[in-house]
Amino acid sequence: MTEINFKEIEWKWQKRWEEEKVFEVKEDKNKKKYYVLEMFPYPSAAGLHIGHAFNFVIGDIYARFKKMQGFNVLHPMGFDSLGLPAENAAIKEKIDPAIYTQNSIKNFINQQKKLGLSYDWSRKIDTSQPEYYKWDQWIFLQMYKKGLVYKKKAAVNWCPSCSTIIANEQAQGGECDRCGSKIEIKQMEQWFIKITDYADRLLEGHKNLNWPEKTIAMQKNWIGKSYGTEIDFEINGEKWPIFTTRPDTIFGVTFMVISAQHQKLMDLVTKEQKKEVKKFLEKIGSVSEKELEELEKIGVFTGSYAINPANGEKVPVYVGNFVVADYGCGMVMAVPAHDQRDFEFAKKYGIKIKQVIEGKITESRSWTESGKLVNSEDFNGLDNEEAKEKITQWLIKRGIGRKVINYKLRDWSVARQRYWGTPIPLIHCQKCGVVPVPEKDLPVILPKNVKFGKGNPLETNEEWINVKCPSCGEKARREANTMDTFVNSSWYFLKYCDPNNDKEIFSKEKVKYWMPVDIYIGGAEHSCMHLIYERFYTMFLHDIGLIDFEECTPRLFHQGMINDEKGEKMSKSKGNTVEPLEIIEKYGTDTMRFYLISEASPDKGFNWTEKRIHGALRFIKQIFSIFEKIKFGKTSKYFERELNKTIKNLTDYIETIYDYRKATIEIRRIFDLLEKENEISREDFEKLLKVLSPFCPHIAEELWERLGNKTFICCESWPKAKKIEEKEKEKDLNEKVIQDLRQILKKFPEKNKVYLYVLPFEFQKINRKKIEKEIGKEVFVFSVKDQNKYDPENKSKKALPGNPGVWIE
RNA sequence: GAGGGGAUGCCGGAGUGGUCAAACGGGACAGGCUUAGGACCUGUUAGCUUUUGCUUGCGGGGGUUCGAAUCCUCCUCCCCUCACCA
Repeated sequence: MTEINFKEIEWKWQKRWEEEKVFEVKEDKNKKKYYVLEMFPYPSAAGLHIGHAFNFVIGDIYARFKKMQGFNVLHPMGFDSLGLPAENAAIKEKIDPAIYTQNSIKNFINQQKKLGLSYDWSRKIDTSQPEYYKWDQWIFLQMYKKGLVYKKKAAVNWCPSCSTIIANEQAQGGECDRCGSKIEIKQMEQWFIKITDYADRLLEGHKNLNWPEKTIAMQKNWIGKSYGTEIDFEINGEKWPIFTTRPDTIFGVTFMVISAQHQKLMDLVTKEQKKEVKKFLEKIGSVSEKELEELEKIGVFTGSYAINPANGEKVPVYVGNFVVADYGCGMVMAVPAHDQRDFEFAKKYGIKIKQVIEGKITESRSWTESGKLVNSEDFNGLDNEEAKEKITQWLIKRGIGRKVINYKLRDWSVARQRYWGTPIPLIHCQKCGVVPVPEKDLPVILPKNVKFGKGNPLETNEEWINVKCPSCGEKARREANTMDTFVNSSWYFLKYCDPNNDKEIFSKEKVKYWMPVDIYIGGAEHSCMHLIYERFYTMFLHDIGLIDFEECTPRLFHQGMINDEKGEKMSKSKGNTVEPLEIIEKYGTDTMRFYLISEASPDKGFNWTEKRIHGALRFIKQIFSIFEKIKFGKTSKYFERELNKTIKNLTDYIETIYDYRKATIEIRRIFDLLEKENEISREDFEKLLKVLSPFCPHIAEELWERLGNKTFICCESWPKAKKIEEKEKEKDLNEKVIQDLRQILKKFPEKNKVYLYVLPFEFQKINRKKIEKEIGKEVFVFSVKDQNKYDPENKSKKALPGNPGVWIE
């Protein structure tokens, strides 16, 4: 067999696709659109990793498939190029972040082209360009106008290493999402976006999403809606509301616990207890977050007492490490009898445990199940679920309680004290206060000359920071914070529809044609960040009348993780990464593409095993060898049927994405079968190449051309499967039975009666008369399900119900 | 603690009531082609028989069914996400 020069073939087709603008699309009212989108990457100097390749290839197969199905396919790509990593890398390497970013993007594009991805590069987006972030600023101003942007002093997550504030979503587990440093909690004036206003809609909207269940569950959990009661406790003559979901247990309150991070904690600490409390705060401040997790619940008495409004009882107020400061009211009513955390705390400090719900409390466990109320005055005997409502009503009537809904979701802290981000379009004027930059002055361009070091880089450029107030014309200063990069990625898919529009954010018409995104593909790690922000942005843009839908990405697919051979996560530091370019160099792009999806379902991911790539390579080579050997003529009946089946299956498999792997199997199967055939019609062979082309686009184009075609195979239409008639299936079945019986009867020519036991779903299809006629014996047909018709005299196990088969006598 | 997903042959991984000793790939073994091969081709890869056929078998126990890898139930183990959310 002649050597195949994959590199040459790939390069040739990649060049042609580009030159002839095969994947560039325009709005076309006569054609149905299809929008395939992969999450755009964060460009780094390291280039694409194998996870990117996996993500893009999954999308590319789908886009190519849809294109062949006749859709007008929008398949764009861009770069989420603002953000801390670029800034940090640039500082480290002492180059301008802009240059660093442009180099990275160039490198990315080069690699993406080598993957044979069918992007419309004319729509490329680069969020670090003023033409793009101008509209980030514009959206920000719209939010500002609507009162969704506000400033407040708040406890924020401060990353000392990145020297910036980061959002809750990015500070999970007390560690910086970017650099892994321990997060400090600081009190600072900060800009927030009121995403909490949209909490309910974000939850409601889940109904309309065809998303992985898990992702929806994660978002629900993140938004964390819970219904409860807020009850006023009196401490030192002051009202202190607390939130509880268990008002039914109010008579069992034996102490209160306030969070160690509570802003007003010191108001409760008495002179006598100050020393103790300080010691305690130091203690929990000195242990790292991780150790804290393993620590038991600890606390100290504040010296104050609270009055339980239900029964007037005086209970001690503790400060504890297990109460979250920014959830609910930062203080809880503790009911040790019916809450495990309170129980452990009470046991440790010898606090009274008062049972108010019937149930068994042991030495180590509280009773958290339901039951009837006891020790609860007028409410005794009530079922606790019922009591929740009754007690709440009773508290409401007395004016010391209200029904409330609580969310875990916090407002989005959007300001970053860093350079490489979108400048916030606000101006601080001594006279006028905060003044938004007029829309005509947008974009506020990120200045060049800044100094990195301590503090905010933007403040080091005097020329930039000092402006005239747009309102009064007096001296004013620009807001020196930049926006969180999640702002940039929250609406980029809309800009793809109209990327070069600088008059307006996008043409409504164009967006109407292309949106929403029909399939969005990306990693599951974005479930609680990007995928919440993005939905929020969409809802906002809907509310200001720019778009007429509330979800941009109604269908979502998460690709799985690719780990190393041992199943460990790939990382630079471990040195176990796989470089897509090296693999392409060694085995060719089509081999890699085929390998990527033939290992496992794309949602599951797999462990990268170099050995197995050989299997994919072998298959690619097999196609060439078949191509060289095959004679064109007439397709056999058998192969025709099989090909038909294959086309039908492939169409279904690709559609789901989850079944890509099955598609590769189906393709292998059909080529294996073809190898055994003597000849095939040219038309049928071309069908085979067509169904191969989304997976292995280069060799499909190459062979298509070698057949003498002048067109691109990727622009051809997807073969249609013929419907297989039910009657034909019946015919097949009967023929098979006759064939089998003939075989068996050869050995027993003297027998005259044939008892045929068949599967229930085959029973109707069996043509008894025809079989009798063909084999010349008396035939009795039974369904295996039907015991009554079974002849118990038959001792053959073969004829027993449950075992379809034949009995002959 | 809450939520999500798993356990299949030497390995990866399909299969969600009968056409299942279980697709497909990898590996291993045997044979062929070759000077040789990590290149290619053919076959084998639960056990007994080796042609039909039987037995065992899809994490473990129990159940439903004429029939279970597949349905129900209990148990064990593993992975992921969020976690002291009141």
